[in-house]
Amino acid sequence: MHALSISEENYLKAIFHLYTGEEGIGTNAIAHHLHTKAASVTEMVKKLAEKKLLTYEKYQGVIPTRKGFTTALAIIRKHRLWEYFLVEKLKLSWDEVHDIAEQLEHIKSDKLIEKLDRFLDFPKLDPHGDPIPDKAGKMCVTKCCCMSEIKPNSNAKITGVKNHSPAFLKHLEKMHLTIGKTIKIVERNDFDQSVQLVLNHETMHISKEIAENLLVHKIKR
Amino acid sequence: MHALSISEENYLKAIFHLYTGEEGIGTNAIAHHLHTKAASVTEMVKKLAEKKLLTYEKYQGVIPTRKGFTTALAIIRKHRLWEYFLVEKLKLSWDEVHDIAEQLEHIKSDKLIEKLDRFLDFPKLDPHGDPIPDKAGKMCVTKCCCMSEIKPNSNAKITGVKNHSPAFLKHLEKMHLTIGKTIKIVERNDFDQSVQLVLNHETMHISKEIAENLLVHKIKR
DNA sequence: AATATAATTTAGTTTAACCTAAAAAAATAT
DNA sequence: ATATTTTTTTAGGTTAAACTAAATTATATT
Ligand SMILES: [Mn+2]
Ligand SMILES: [Mn+2]
Ligand SMILES: [Mn+2]
Ligand SMILES: [Mn+2]
Repeated sequence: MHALSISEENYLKAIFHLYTGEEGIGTNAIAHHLHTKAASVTEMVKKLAEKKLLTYEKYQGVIPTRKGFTTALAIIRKHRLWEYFLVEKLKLSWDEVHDIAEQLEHIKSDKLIEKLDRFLDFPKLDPHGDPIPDKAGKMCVTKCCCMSEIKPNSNAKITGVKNHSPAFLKHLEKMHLTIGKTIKIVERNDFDQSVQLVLNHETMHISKEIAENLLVHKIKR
Repeated sequence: MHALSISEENYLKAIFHLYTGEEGIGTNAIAHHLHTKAASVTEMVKKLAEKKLLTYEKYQGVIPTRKGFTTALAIIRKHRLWEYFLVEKLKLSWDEVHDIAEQLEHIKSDKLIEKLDRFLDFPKLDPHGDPIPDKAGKMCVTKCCCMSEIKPNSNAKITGVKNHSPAFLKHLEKMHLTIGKTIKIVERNDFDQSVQLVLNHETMHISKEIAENLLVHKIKR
């Protein structure tokens, strides 16, 4: 019944993001994600297991319970709503909001989030194209495939990013490769996996690294 | 150079609020304000003295330095800007925003606060009539005397509250005794110190307790 | 001035969240 | 199947921020 600490919330979020649905998540994976050590994870994971937020058996890794899932989703909901607020209302850029949202996501007040959601008019996607869970934890699934997997000579719309680092986001901004933009993939260069595309009627080349971290949605025409 | 912890910030804020400009503030006073114990205060105060945020000499109490002052003002600025946001934008009521602002005031990002201030159009007063310090720590001084000190047969405007408890604020709301309202003090009852006044052309009586916690500004006519 | 009371500090614990180093178990390679 | 490497856990230690109880200093009362 006791409210979760910021650390507990961060562990839950990490576990949620790392869980693929298959086997349990190892303490090393969690430690790496949180920039902490495996020994610390073992301790915390025992505590979270007692609170029924996950199941844990020695050496078997960790699996979030339903309660753990919904708790993590509530935190992610807060994170993404705040990011949306920071970009759409306060006019911060999409590369500087994540760190602030990492703090804001731990503010405790159901009413606050309800009111914020309404104030923002119930947004469905955050500034990086990630879906915002609603009050019940439901979210739309729009994000699609990597741009590097798209066949040449097809059109696509940019829907999200895989890498959320400020450096990457700033770079995309400079190249005008932002969420919602429509592009045409012309061809992929076999030598370095770079991609030639057309954006705003102008031809450009982007590196393999960028193509692999851009999510797009194929469109007809 | 290291950023302050939430605890350190709360101690600084308490010290700022308790400091009258005369003698040093005792550890008991601080402990009472923060719902902690004097022994804990002694410890923390030594740490804050090392960081040059206050001066401390054994048994002599504590006095904030200039650095301590400006740091406290920056936190208060954040608190009040957030309260203004919560009431004016999110439409929370003035009795439910303080606890949320207690959390939000510790979010670290200069840019965030700058942008929030601009988004809110640089408000000068928070929902309780308290002045919001600007970026440089400057704030207007409008709050005036206690309503219980006003002479009968004079007009006044409600400018603030001394008691910030939700119970008191809710009660004021119900009585329509909110910031900005103009009233006429008719007379003070010697028996129980209650005050008779006219609000919106209607006569009403308010208890000594209310009068003592309402701040007003005398006006002509 | 001596004594009682109150305020403050010191000493020693507790808890959460981290750490390192060593031990144990599991996975992988020979 | 055995040996090596990797992963995970355990044991023991650190730090920040709280606590209680006891000792000390300051203030108030007689
Ligand atoms: Mn983010
Ligand atoms: Mn995001
Ligand atoms: Mn407040
Ligand atoms: Mn206020």
